[in-house]
Amino acid sequence: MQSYDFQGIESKWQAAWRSNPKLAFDPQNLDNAFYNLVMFPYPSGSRLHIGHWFNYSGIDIFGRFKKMQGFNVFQPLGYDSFGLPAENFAIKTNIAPQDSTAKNIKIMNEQIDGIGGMFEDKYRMITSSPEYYKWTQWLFLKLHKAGLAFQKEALVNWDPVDQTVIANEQILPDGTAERSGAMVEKKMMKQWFFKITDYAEDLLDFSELNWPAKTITMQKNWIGKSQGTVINFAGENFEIECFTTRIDTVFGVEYVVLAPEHPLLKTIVPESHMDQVSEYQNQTALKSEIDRSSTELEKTGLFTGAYVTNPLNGKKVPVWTADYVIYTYGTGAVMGVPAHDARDFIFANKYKLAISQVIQSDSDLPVLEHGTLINSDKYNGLNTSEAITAISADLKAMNKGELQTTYRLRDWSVGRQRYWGCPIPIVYDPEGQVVPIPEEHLPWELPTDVDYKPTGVPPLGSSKQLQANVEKIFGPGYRAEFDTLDAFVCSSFYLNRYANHADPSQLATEEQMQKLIPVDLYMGGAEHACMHLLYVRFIHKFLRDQGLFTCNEPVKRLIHQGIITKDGAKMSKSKGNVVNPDDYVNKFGADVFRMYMMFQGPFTEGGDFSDEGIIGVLRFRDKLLRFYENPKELDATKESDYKRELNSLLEKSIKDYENFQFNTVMAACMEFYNFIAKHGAEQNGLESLIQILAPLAPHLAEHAWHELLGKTESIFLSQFQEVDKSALVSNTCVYAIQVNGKMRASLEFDTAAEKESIIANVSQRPEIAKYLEGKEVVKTIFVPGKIVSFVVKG
RNA sequence: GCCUGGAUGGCGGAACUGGUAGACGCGCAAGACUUAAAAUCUUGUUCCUUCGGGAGUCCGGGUUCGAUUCCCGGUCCAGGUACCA
Repeated sequence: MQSYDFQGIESKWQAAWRSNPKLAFDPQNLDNAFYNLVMFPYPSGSRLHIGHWFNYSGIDIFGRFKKMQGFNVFQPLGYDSFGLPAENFAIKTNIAPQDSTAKNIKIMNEQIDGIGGMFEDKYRMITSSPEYYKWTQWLFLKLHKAGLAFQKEALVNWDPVDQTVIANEQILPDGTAERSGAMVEKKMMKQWFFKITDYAEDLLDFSELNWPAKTITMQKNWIGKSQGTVINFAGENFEIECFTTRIDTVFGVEYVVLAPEHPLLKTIVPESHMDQVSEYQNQTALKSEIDRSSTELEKTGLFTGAYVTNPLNGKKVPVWTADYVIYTYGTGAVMGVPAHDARDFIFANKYKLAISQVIQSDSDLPVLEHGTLINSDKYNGLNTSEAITAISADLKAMNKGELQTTYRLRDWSVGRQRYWGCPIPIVYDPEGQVVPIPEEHLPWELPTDVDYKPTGVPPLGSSKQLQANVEKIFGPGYRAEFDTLDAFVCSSFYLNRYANHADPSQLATEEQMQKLIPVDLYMGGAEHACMHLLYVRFIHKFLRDQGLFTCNEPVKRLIHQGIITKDGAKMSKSKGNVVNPDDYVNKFGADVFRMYMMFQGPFTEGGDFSDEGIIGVLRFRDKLLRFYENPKELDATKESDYKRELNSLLEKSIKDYENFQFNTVMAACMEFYNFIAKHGAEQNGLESLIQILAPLAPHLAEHAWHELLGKTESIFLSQFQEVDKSALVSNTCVYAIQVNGKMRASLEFDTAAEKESIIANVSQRPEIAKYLEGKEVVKTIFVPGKIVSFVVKG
């Protein structure tokens, strides 16, 4: 064999593909379109790592497979380029995020080209470009007009040294800020939100999704619908609204607990307790929500000095504050029922609070199960669900509460006190009132004369450009919104923009919205299950309600690629375990590396990276090339075996490609090769094998297709051979013979053989007869084509 | 903590709706070719064994003629946990 010049061959075909219009997406022919979308990357400063490579090879394999099934494949890849890392880099180096991002994109583009993917260069859009973020702002304005973009007070992570809001990611496990080292606090600030909770019910309808079941389960739990009751406990001149799913235990209430952030604490705490409560609030501000909800950590809490009255039995109970109550869930206040709630029980024991049982049971407290009410006046004898109905109805009649559905889902906080994000298209008039920026002024550009370093004011506050622009358009006394948008907003609608990204006049054409959406296949990491993938659905449903779409979901089929770890951990620069794919691509070529990555295991599971075994794929490539250069003729006596092997290769591979089981496609190709290497092949087998391999090893396949099989048109314009089902039928089958569930023999029979004759034959065989001798056969199980199983006694 | 997954030879993994566990590849061993090595090819390779068999898919139970697969309980690992995206 001549040595295979993979570098020359790969770059030759990459160029040929790029200049072949038949291989490109045809925007005029959307009826036959297959929208094959992969989640776009963040252009970080480090090069593509193995995980990216795995991901983009995977989408490309599927796209090429669809291309070979005759679809007009649309496979764009852009950049989600707003975000924290470029800003942190700017703070450190004073290099503008615009510049570092452009540089990173250039490098990543080159690396992506090296994969040999059929990504559409023409559609490589970038979310931080004004042409793109004009539409992010357009979306914001639409949401604002619909009343779904609003401001409210919310807790943020506050770095008291840098005088800035910081991301969760920037906080170290000990609660200090990564950059400044200060102890991070929680602080209330006015923030922009999108009202995703209005769509909670709609988002719980998963009926049109061909998504992994686990993703749907995660979203369902994330939204967390729960039916319960709100109940008002009255104090001297205030009311505390509590949410509970167990209003049947209301006669067991011994105290009421407010989350430490609860605004009522400001007003209800008597002077005598104020200092202690403030101190407790400060303590809590230092804890993370994960720590707070842990059942392992000891519960803490504090009596506030206030009392409220239970509206159902008139009992006066103390008001506490405790950090196991989360402000953002329910009403931020709970009723304490120590006898029937595990956390309340621990809490009451620790603080020596009373415990009264109101659900009948013989077991020890706390009794968490549903049951019959006791010590509950007129509700005694009712069961839990009857009592919930009756008590809720009575509360409603008293105007002290009612049945209510609560969701765990919170509104989407979209405001960021950062520079490197999409500017929020809002200004404030001289009275401080919100004024949306009219659409004709979009894109509302991000200024460049800013101080990236944290100074106590958001970076946009330092821009003279921005202020001048505001005054020019709106007049003196107006001020810009300094917050920018969460990068998740940019990625919540990008799928609609790719096809039309060069057209400034509309988000997408009518035809594109009708025919490209929903996306046929969307691929991305499972880590996006609850946030990005929920935001995309929310925004789609909103745009549908605005009349842009008729379909209910943005994405038909979803696939998660597995995570490629190194030494058991997710690759990250900070862990120093990033594997660079370039070394392998340079050494073995893109095809071998693609095949190797896919052969390693199921695509949807990923795994720990190791290069042990890449040699096997390299050997396979070379063996294959040698065989194609000098093919062996089919041994005539193996004709029917050959047909069976070939057709089972076709059938299995096409099914496995469809299910993203690329590892077994590779195995099937190797198996078929092993067969033909031994017994020879005909032209149809040589062509089919190279076609099946083409999505995995596109350059190699194209090379062999032209140079070794003499074809003149691209292999990606060819189609797979039809499966001949009749060739798959064998005239014998092997039965596993079991006695009492243990395998004792495997015997071959004619496919047409009758059950009775097989059983009779089997029981005569010496290797089976010795186990049946002197025993009574109680039962014989016969599974056609598979199993004969004897159950014996004695 | 909570939500969601995962665990199969020395290693990566395969196994249709409960039906012969270990396909395919790596590694390893032996052999062929070679002065030798590399490359290539052939054969073998879950473990134990008194060679009859026995054990075996994270651990402990259960359902079944039969469980990697279904059910209950646990261990460990991973992802997410709302301002990384």
